[in-house]
Amino acid sequence: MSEQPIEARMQRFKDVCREKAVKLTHQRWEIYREVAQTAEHPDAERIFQGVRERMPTVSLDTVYRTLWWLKDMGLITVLGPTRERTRFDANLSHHHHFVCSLCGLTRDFSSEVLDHLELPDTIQSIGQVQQTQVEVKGVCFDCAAS
Amino acid sequence: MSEQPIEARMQRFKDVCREKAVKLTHQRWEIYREVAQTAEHPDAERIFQGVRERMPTVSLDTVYRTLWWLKDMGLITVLGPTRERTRFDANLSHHHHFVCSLCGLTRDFSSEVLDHLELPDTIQSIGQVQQTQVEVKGVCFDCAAS
DNA sequence: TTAGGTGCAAATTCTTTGCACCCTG
DNA sequence: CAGGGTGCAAAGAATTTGCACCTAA
Repeated sequence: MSEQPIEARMQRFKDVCREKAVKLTHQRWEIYREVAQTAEHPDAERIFQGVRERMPTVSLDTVYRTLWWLKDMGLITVLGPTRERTRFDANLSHHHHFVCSLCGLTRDFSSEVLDHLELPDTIQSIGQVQQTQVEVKGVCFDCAAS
Repeated sequence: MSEQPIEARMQRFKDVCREKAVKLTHQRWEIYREVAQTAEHPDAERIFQGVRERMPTVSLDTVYRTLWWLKDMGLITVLGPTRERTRFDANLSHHHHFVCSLCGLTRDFSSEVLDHLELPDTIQSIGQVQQTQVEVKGVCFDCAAS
């Protein structure tokens, strides 16, 4: 699946609502549209401001509730903090992370190869690279066992 | 630089304080020790609990202040949320991120090669891999220009 | 001695929740 | 019409800040 124009996304949204037999409210429609129309990974506040222009009565808590709902529906993904806190690490060597998607365990690992990945040329048009880090998502053995 | 035993880290801490002529307080010593002695990436609360056992009068806000100070000193690194909010993305395709270390801009990019990286065998001992994502840290052109 | 660090308590910021009313299917 | 969604206001959780006292160098 690749990047889609907004119309295709809106259509897919409609389809998913029908398929799963969930309510398609005005608010959900406008909130999804706000996320679907940008590549900027907006936060809840920015989405709220955007939706508000077309729907002045919308409330911030509905935006939050709807965003988590959209995530549960598999229509959007979430970046950055998700109920997790800032954490600290005294390991200063260049390393990568394995993150358990169930319990959140984060374990360091190192790899010469991953330290020097070749990046696609598209990167050249975004900015100057300083460092690359690989994040592996998976299930740790403790969680797999239980 | 590779992983170090705690004594080496404590020594380095002392050296850095002397070099930079900053005060080495009891609290800083114990808080750094708490981070240096584990590979678990503890959060502020957990560090606070640990330090508290040896120093019952320490306060949580000192823990926070000291952790940020340790980061400024280059003695620790920080994972997860750093004054940033949860963000949302309607792009469901497998993609990677370029993150500007100055302004926080996050841009998606895709790469067949990065989608299927070979991971080191050490991973086998941590858990079952689901997906890998590359995070490129750098400076975006807008920030580089100003 | 003194610049800067610390503890306390209160403030901020982001996000979530309880409840009565409203709307979609 | 019924069950779930919404707006409001208030609660919560994590982190930060102002201020008077204390301490390392």
